[in-house]
Amino acid sequence: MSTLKHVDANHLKPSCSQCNLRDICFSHGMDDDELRNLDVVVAQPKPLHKNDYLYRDGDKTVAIYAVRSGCIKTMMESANGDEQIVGFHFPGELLGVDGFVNDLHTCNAQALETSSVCEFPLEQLESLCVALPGMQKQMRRIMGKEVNNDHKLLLLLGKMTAEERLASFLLSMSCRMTERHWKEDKFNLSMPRQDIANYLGMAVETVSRLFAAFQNEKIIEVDRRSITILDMQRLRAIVGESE
Amino acid sequence: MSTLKHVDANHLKPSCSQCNLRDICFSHGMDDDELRNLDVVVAQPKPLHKNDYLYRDGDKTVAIYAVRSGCIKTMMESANGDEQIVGFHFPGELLGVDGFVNDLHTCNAQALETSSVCEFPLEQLESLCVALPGMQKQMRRIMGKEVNNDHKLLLLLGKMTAEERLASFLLSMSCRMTERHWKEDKFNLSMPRQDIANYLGMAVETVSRLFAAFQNEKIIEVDRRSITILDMQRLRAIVGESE
DNA sequence: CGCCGATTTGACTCAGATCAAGGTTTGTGG
DNA sequence: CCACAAACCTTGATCTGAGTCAAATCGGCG
Repeated sequence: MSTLKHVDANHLKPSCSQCNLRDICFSHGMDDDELRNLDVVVAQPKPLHKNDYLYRDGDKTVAIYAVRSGCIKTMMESANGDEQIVGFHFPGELLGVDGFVNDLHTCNAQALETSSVCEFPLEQLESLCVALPGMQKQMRRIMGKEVNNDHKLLLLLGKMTAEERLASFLLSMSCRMTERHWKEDKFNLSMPRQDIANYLGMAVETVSRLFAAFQNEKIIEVDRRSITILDMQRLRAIVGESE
Repeated sequence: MSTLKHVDANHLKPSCSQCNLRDICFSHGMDDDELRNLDVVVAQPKPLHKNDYLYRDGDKTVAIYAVRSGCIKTMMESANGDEQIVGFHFPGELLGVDGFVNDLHTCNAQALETSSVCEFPLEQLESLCVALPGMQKQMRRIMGKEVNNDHKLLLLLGKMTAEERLASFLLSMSCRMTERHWKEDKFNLSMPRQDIANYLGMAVETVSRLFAAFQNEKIIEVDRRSITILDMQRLRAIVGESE
């Protein structure tokens, strides 16, 4: 009898093939054979409490992680001590790709709320890539996604006004809700205003004022962390995705 | 007798093992066996003239490219038409990693001056990754580097003042000159002010004024595209790398 | 209830954008 | 080789989006 049936409830052996996030997570697009192989390597560490770090700048890179529940932010630290949040990671999204240069992480990854992750050990992924033809492409896809996200954020920080940035952020949130089959027009923000501001390269006060302005304009409804999008078209128009 | 000796001068079969950039390029850290294998897959397309595109947003991704000579910029295009330069690529530096999600590029890559590149076809790299154990790590390293660069730029755009940005840019240039065993304190910029401004998220006028200011302060000497760094310490102090 | 951190709001300020104009360099065709 | 146009770069004057500072309010939670 396998020991798997006796493990602690907090450390249930996860299974990608059984996971309801399998279509948007690491396993996206993988066939049954590949899924079975992935099931073998995936592990699930202890859940993280709010503010716990999954890894820190300088830690040895041993795995890629997928968020299973909760939300994890990744941030860069500068020479003079201030931080730039470079990503918020929701269930099904991957992190850990920073730190592939010298096998040392270059970001801090911190839980915004109680969160759990799945762990894909690099060493075992490496073997899988040799054994399974599609696995390499999968790894490329994952890293490519990180690059594309970063590029979008660069465009946002380099070229958009504060109003455009917040609208873009809300649309991105809404889009990710849709992917997860949650309501696209009503969701809770897992991060404080301060983190939104940091991520979008602006001051908290500006975020607050813009939420108020969008609410006045009947574009959204804000109640603390709860957001209801009333006029998706107008949001799209603000970021220039109209016509 | 090999046909290699008879090819057109513009299409010389390149060799990583013979290349003077081998230590900082794709081949960085590879052993002799790996180098020999890389020599087989690397190709060299026609040189690019100034303003030629190596690839465009939407093109099929078929290869990773290494700059051999010249300089290539990559840029993101936004919905409403403006562009953000996300990287300048110098000899030995790689590009093409955008576009690994759906095998379609998401950036434009354009030559700033007459440039040549080496081409590493993805399909052949994939085979190499199965055959050679170290090759996978190499691919990871390359993509990781792109991610790290992007993160640094995010920090710059999100948190730095115009002065800090330009100082940071100059230090980065100097650092890359050193890697290439060129003078660390005297070099030519291959890009116009407009591109520097775009890359750093500011107006051309601000770049121009800051160059003038740095020159007044005897930190650098500027003569059109030629930069001489007079006081490296002060540049470091500006970006906060001193304390 | 009372404290503390998160958020909002208002008033003021400023870094850097924009606008405008002039100078310089490069490339082109005659 | 020169004339002219088109880029490119600089400098000055002005304006403004968003930051900073200050203070009030809200919401949880022990």
